[in-house]
Order: sequence, then C-alpha cells, then structure tokens
Amino acid sequence: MKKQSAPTMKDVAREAGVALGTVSKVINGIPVGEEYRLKVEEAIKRLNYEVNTYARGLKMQKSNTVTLIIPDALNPFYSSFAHYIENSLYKEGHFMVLCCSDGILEKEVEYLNMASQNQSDGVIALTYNDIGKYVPQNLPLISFDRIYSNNFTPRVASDNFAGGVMAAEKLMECGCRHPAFITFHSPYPGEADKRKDGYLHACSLHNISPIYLSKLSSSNMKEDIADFIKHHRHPDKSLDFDGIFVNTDYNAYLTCRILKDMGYRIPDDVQIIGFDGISKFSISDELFVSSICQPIPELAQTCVNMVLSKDKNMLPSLTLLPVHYKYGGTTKKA
Amino acid sequence: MKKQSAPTMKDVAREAGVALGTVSKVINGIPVGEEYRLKVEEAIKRLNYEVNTYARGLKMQKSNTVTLIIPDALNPFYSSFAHYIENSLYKEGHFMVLCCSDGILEKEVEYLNMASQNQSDGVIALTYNDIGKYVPQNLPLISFDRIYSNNFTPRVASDNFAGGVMAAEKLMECGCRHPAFITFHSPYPGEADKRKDGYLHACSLHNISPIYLSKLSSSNMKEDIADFIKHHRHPDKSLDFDGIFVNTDYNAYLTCRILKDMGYRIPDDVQIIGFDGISKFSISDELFVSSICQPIPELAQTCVNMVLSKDKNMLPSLTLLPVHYKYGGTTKKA
DNA sequence: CTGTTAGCGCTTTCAC
DNA sequence: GTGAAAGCGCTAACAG
Repeated sequence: MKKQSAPTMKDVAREAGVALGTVSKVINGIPVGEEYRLKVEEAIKRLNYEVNTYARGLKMQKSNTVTLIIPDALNPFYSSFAHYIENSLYKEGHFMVLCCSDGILEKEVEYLNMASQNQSDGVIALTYNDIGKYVPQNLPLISFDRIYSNNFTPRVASDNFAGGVMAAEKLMECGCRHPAFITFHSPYPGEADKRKDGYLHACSLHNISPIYLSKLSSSNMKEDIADFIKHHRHPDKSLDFDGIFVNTDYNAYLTCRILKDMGYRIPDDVQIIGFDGISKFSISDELFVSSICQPIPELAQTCVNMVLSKDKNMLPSLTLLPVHYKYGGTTKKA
Repeated sequence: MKKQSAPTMKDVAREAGVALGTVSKVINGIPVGEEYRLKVEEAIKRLNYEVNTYARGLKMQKSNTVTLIIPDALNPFYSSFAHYIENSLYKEGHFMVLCCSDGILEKEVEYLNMASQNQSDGVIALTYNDIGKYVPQNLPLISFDRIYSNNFTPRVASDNFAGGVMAAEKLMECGCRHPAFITFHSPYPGEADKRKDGYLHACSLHNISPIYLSKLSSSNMKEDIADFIKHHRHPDKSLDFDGIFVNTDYNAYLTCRILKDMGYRIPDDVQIIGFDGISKFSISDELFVSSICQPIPELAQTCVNMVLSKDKNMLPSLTLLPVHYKYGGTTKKA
C-alpha cells in the first residue's frame, strides 16, 4: 500500500539523498551548497512536498494566522472590514480566522481563548463588549474603535470627531440653517461617540445648538425616530430642522424612509448625512445616503500592520484615520 | 523569572501530582479514577491550562478548522454565506479560515494548498474557476454551485431550476403577458445556469417564448441592459415586455435603475423579479427587488454537515435546496 | 557548510 | 486502573 499521508521533510531528505537539516535549511532560505539546494528543490517538486505548518507552529510558537472578531458578517460595514483585513493579511503571508460573536461576551471570550491556544499570531477585535479583562497574556490584540478597561490595547479608529465637524459644515454649506442630530449608540464607550462631539462643536462655532435624539441602540429605533420627528413637527407640517446628521448610514436610511413616508422630500425639505459610507450591494459605488465615509481599506491595513508589528511596546495607543464626505442623493448638490 | 509561555500538560501533571498520560486522559474524556480526575481538573483550573491545538493537530492530523474560499466578502451574498458557514461551524466546535480569492485561479489554488498543509479538516469553495485538477489529495472539498472537472466534488446549491419556474409563474400571476429574461453568467458551468432553463420551461408551458439577453458577466452590463431595452422599445415608448426575470438581485437592481431613468414605472409598466434575496444593509428585511430567495443559512448548514461528515464516500454528489419568492416592491401585489 | 540530535506539547500504545 | 515512553514533523543548536 502506498504511503497515504503527505510527504514529510524526511521523505524529501531521503529522495534528495541529503540530511534532514539540509532540507530544513533550504526551505527556510538558510545558505546551503548550490548543488545540495538544487537536489532538495527537485525532490520537493517531485514529491509535491509542503511544510506541515502544525509541526512548524508547534516548534516556532507561531501560526501565520490572525483572528478577527466581529459581531457578524451580515452588516456590510463589518463584512467589508473583514474583507480588507483578509486582503492585507494575505499580502503579509498570513491567514484570517474569522469569528462572528453576535455581540455576545461569552463568545468573544471563547474566541479569544481559542486564538490563544491556537497560537494565533494576534487578534483584531471589533466588539460590543468590554473584553479588557479577558485578554489572554501574550496575545497581541488590536481594537477597532472600542476602548477596553485594561487601558492597554492599542486602538485604531476613524477620526470621528473630524467626521462630525465635516457633517455639520457640509450641511450648512448645502444651505441648512437648522441642523439636527440623531444617534443610537452602544452602552460602551468608543471613538464613534465623538461623531456627536464634533458635530456639536462645529455647530456651536456657528452659534447653533441643534436639537437632537440620543439613545442606546435598540430594536425600536424606527419608532424612536418617528417620535422624534413628530415631536418637532408643527401643525402646518413644517419642521424644526432642515437637515439631520445621523450617526450611521443605516440609521440615516431609516430616517430617510420615515421622513419620506410622512410626505417630506429628501433632500428638498430635509437633507440627511449618515456615517460609514456603505454602498448598495457593497460593490456598486452608489451610497444609500450622503455620508461621511470611513476609510475601511486603510483602517484594515493599519490594524494588520499593528497586530503583526515586531515591537508591540512601541505601538501608538490610538491611531485615527481621516474620513471623507461623499454625495449619496440625500443632500443638495453644491 | 516566571515561566513566560502558557502552561503545558506537563505542568498540569506536576501540579496535580499525577502522570502526564493521566492528564491527557482526563482531557480527552477517557475514564480515569475519580480522585485522579478531580486532582487534574483542579490543577487545570488553577493553572488556567488550555491544550495546545498545534501539538494536538500535529499528533492527530486534524485541526478543527475549515477553510472557506469565496471571491470576496464585499458582495452581500458571499459575506452572508460566510456568516452562516461560520455560525454552523462554531456549533460543531470548528473554526473558519476565510479566504477571499478575488476570483483569481492562482489565489484559489494557493488557498487550497494552504488548507492542505495547515491540516484544514476540509474546504468549502465558492469559486469562479474550475479548481478541479488542483485539489490536494485527501482534502475534503465541498463546492457551492460550481461543478468541477474532477467530477468528484460534492455540490450544494439552491434549486435554481425550480426558482426559474417560480419566477415565471409569479410574473404571470401578477399579470405579465410578455415576460423577458436577462442573465449575465460566468464562463464556467454551474447550477445557477438552470435559472434560465426553469424560466424558459415554465414559459413554454404557457406557450410563450420570452425575449432575452444572455451574456457573460462583464464590466459593462449596464450598457448591455440599456441596449437590450432600447432594442425592444417602440417609437411610442411601449415595450416588447411587461416583466423581466433577471438572474441576480444586483443585475435586477441595475435593470430597475435603467428603466426608471428611461421614465418607466416599476412595477406599473414593468415588473421585475431578481434572484438571491439580498436585503438592504443585509440586516433589514427590505429587499432591493422582488426576488427568488436562496436559503443561505440552510445552504451553509448543509455544506458544513457535508464537509465534516465522517464517511465522505457516502455523500450525495448534488444537493439542491428549495428557494422561495419574496416581495420586494418591484412586482404588483396579488 | 553539512549532518546529527534534542526537543516543541500532545496522544497513545504498552507494560505494570 | 496508572505511568513511562515513543513518536507526530519540524527547527536550531552543535559537532564534525
């Protein structure tokens, strides 16, 4: 019976007529006599040999694998992020283990432990919860946006404050005089909260203090938005606002729908700017709403660079990348 | 200096005062004296011990890891599929290595080799290319939709033929008398081609032979669609068709846009049915177009069951899951 | 520069 | 029942 399993280094050594160590050297690019190298390379090709990464991982205590934890891969922001993380990792010769936590702390912790025991070279996490105290020792972790209670995990995020400012200025530039603001945020603090701060800051520079709705994310955001609008609607149907900055494209889209259902025209009666930059089908270049776009590919690349970086002690504790405005049909053209 | 790396089985054995093999047995659920078991379990807890999956993988030749190859994680169909694959895998105690191939054959082959050398327990592939002859031996592979030239890889797909039939019947039920058909397909044969067959079959039962556009996927599908429509438009603006089945939601959405831009009303002038069942933001339940929906969670579960199945020789070579129609605003309500 | 060898942490005989 | 010991395939230190 023929040998069932994949050829090993030993097989290559026998085939090439050299010692085991020599094969290892050839594979790892350590200088070796020309003729030896050729013999080994031929044998490798002949046997279709591939190094067993488990044996190597066991020896080297590393795996060429990085774990990405996101809430889910349905939300287009998360899945795009995963896509670009994979791309960047691939360029660096690493593979991505993708974990969808559903935002459940227990799952996040379980994935973290798995990453540790599986010798993941690191973890990039985009979580709802504070996993600060559950991070295994010696497991490099980079956080997207969320700040963890260990106060230690380097964070990468978009410049949300600047994005908020940008949203306010764009709305005014497009003729808004009464900007409003809607946000549904998570109970845990993150950079995303700064969208609001930037917006309010920019408004205050114009001596405006916008009306706003600020609540925790929930399942009845639609009703909350509708209530907010009704609360600011006069008997003659006029509104207290002529523009709204909404903290995510999805919420902005909901807001649009509700306003349209009430008979308002977008952007004529109310202009809307969202945040994220999600395009329809994720592959067209058509946004759901005018938006402050996060630079997802660059955010991903930055996370990858950091998680693979050699001297983890030299990593900046916070890295903020610039956002940009993109027209998406819910603002007036300049 | 304290021990840096994670505790090993040896540490547990020392801590518990038992032999190495005993610890292994406890961990693997092999019967062991009650008092020994307790001692070991305590020691494990005390040291916060976790098995090193690389050592185990090296020994066992398996990794609790399954590789998923998709073209990208931007397209919502692919990313949803990835999401549910991950979910199903997690339930079975496995992890998912996600690979985005960009539809490039070389990358697909490279990922396949990686999966083999990384001792992936199997691969689920949704690819553009025919990777049939590059599949490493002994690597369990399940194909989504695509048929490979090795004629050997079990396939899982939606019942596309039934979906085509369903689309035709739904259009007629909604009052269409002149159904048309638009498809942009890949150069490689897959179950998805049957959407057309089913549609034409159902039409022929009604003694109709629909006009249609059938081309290879490309970057200028928009123009192709526009040309097709113009070709079937009369001087009085009337059209040769009053309903179109388009082979994907994305293409259906493009078709909608083009028709609207030309001044036609959807669904009043033309009804449109797509295929896939993609919802806006992937998380709302609002479709882009009325659609024949693929049962993504079930497809994923089926792929996972098959790739992890014990007797690979008993796997059906083709498994077709039922689709269903869902209203999405581009058809008339019954 | 080459070949030999000792483990990496684990599972699994095989004696006891 | 338990414990000792032999590897899984690889790397790296060391001797030749």
